[in-house]
Amino acid sequence: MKFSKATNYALHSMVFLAVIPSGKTIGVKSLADVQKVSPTYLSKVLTNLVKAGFVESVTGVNGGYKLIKDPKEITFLDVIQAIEGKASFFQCGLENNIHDRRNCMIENVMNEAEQKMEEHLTLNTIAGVAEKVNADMITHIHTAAN
Amino acid sequence: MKFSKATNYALHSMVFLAVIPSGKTIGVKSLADVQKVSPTYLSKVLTNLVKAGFVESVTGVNGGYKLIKDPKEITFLDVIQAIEGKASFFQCGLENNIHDRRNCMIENVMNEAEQKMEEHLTLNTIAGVAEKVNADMITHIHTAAN
DNA sequence: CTAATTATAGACTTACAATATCTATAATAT
DNA sequence: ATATTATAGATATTGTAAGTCTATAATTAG
Ligand code: SF4
Ligand code: SF4
Repeated sequence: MKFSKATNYALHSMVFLAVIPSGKTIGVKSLADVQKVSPTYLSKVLTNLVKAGFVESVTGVNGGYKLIKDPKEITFLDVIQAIEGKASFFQCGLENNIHDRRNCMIENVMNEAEQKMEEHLTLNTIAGVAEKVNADMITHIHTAAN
Repeated sequence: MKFSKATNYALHSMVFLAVIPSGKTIGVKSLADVQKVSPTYLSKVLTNLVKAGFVESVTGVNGGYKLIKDPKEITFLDVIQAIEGKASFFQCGLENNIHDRRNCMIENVMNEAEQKMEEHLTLNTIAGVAEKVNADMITHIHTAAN
């Protein structure tokens, strides 16, 4: 089971946004270049992050995206759910009443497993990885001139 | 993120196989009926469980499938991986050398999260859920006459 | 031995969501 | 006024999951 490419792009974009000087913007072109993805597609991904309230977009010359929420407060799970939604691992698909569905053991095990995963993704923030990121990663991203 | 329907079918089939009297077989038709899925498709799913060494198939009249491994020894993760493979949550997709890839923090967090999930799926076995399954579930499945 | 039953395998189709592109529009700075 | 930037909607492409169809092989009952 894999997370989508969109989620991958979103996580990387958030890290890039977190490592640049606070307040500066990065254009989608720059973010797209470094991740080898088309700007229009990445733009759609980033729009989800805007809607989630993590970043803000600025149109016009020297515009782009910038963080508007403290990256210490943005967890991996937050970013993942902003892109993938909240559908859970497992859902009983049988509408017929084979049996009493209360306390389905299969569903319980799966949901608990999902919870373990989510716990860990909640303990790790964008700020947490941003501060450990290798310096040469930063040199590849360009903030707006301004 | 969701597990596939095939995984859902596989888990249910394993539970059904675990709750019937040991040694008896269940035909794919019966397993398919109760899960509202086509027999030919379910057959493909079950073949993966055969290849994984959990069940055995018996052709001919009164044939079908039966467990050949102690369900106490078959974990949820075993079944899931038999169907979905072992691709992990996250993989760095950038071949260019943006930066030093050793100790990628993003990948680390994701893999740790996956590990937490897998730990829990390893602690739970088919036997574990089979013994807690509601009795009326069993009445819906039919073993070979024999 | 024959016929019915059952699983297997391969080729094929269908359905659907992820990924991506294109274009028109709106907002902003210079 | 013009260049620059993001947004949104329509559309196209790709890839994988899901499902079907058919021929074949194995087994058992009679
Ligand atoms: S065992 Fe759980 S998932 Fe399966 S049909 Fe029952 S309630 Fe639904
Ligand atoms: S941050 Fe990690 S996943 Fe991203 S390009 Fe670097 S090594 Fe790959």
